[in-house]
Amino acid sequence: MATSHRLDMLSPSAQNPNFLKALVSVDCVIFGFADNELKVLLIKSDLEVYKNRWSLLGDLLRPNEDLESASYRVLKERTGLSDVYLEQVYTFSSLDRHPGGRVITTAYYSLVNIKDHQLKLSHNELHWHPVNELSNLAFDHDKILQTCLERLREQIQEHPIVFNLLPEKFSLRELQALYEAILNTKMDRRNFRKKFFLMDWLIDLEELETDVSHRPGKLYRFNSIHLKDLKAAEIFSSEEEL
Amino acid sequence: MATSHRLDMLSPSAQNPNFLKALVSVDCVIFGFADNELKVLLIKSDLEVYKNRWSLLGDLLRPNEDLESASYRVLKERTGLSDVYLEQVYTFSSLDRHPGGRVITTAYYSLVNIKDHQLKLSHNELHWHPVNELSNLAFDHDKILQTCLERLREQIQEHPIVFNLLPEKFSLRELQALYEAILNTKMDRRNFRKKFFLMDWLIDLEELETDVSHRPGKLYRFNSIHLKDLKAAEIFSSEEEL
DNA sequence: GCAAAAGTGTTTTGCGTACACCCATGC
DNA sequence: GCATGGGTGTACGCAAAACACTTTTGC
Repeated sequence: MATSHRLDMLSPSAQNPNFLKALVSVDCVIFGFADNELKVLLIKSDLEVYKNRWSLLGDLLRPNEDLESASYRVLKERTGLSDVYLEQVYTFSSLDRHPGGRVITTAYYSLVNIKDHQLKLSHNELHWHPVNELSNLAFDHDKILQTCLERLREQIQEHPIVFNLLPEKFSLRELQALYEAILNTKMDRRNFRKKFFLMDWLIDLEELETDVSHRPGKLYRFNSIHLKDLKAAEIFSSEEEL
Repeated sequence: MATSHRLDMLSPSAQNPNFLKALVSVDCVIFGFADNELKVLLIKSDLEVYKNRWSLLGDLLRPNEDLESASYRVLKERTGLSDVYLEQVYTFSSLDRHPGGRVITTAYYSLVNIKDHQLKLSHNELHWHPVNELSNLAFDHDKILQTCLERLREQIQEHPIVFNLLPEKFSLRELQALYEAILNTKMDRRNFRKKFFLMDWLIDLEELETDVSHRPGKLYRFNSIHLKDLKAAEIFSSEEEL
């Protein structure tokens, strides 16, 4: 029948020019937190049309990997980190989104602790850019960044993921500053503390900050009981399971 | 440099066998509501390995269209409807997800009013399958369906989208039954009514149901003031703008 | 002693939830 | 008249929000 399910006819028709064989890429919106600002890791574009503009870190998908593996690979290559938080957000497929030809890209965001890989940055044309400043990125990367930022804002309201942006030990002030940076709001300190203790996301390390020029605050770490929630949620939406 | 941004080198290296040129498809999870059940539109798989199994409606992406256009095309071809609610959910890229070769697929869900296109169904191997019954779909379509169902459940909590599943005029009983079907829960009638009036999502048509064998309820329609919210949200996450 | 941030409780408000009775219609 | 669902209001509990003063440390 004329409108039959063409995927079922893949093998005989894979060479059919009606069907697109496209390059596929991943673009990683790598978030970090420093100087009380949410930052995103950018690289100088090599492409002539985008000369001197910044772009997200991405790469083309290879034959032997899926999108998630490709994202992990990009992250590993760029930040040296292998155990990062990664979440798929959206796939962008406009015909004209890449000046070099048809490339469909899937956007991931990831959360890293900037301090963990500061060394790798210097020899590259890499740069931590404040998310709240206008950036005029190459390609459609402004839009990708916005979409990922939106998703991040939604996710942190329900899920304990911001800890990936902080060092293992952190103060409540740092945690609150991080939320305020991501959501671009001010929050009440007492309510913030109350809420986090109530949610049981924090473990009191019974240590104090050092190197602050004021009264030092207590240090906490993330309560890894809640890792299982993350894992459960991940498994449910991940492509590897079920 | 060894780890330069390969997307920037697309033109010279597009033929590089390190980079995959993949078939790309869309799969549409088309939700409908009938007999107090949430249903999904399925088609008999033509593929030999999946003989007699049902699959989602999908198609390969064509050279001149983006993913959203492809989804609209599939919907138009299958249901005859051109003005449907459509939302991208997730892109699946496992190496072995399609027995005929490497196909990356982006899942969309859509919400349609079953009554609007009932005629088109009879001559096809199409079938409205209850979502809550085990289905053993072809490919990874069980997983795609689950992922879309989860996203739908999240979305209806915040956004007035379920109206796309109902006729223009509907009773509160139908609306509540729909929520109960999607969320697989029972709700309190008085609280349900209160909440919807408070949210201002409904317009009282000052008409009554007919053809019910009990006291007829009032009919309502969706308050299209809130369409702007939807449009605003869409524009913000859509690839066509910005 | 002064600047800067830590730490701490109470009150109010709005929202979700639980819950029961009479009413209108079809049969 | 009976079965079926329509329509309605109140009370409780919880969580979010508003709000100010004392304490500790570095300088």
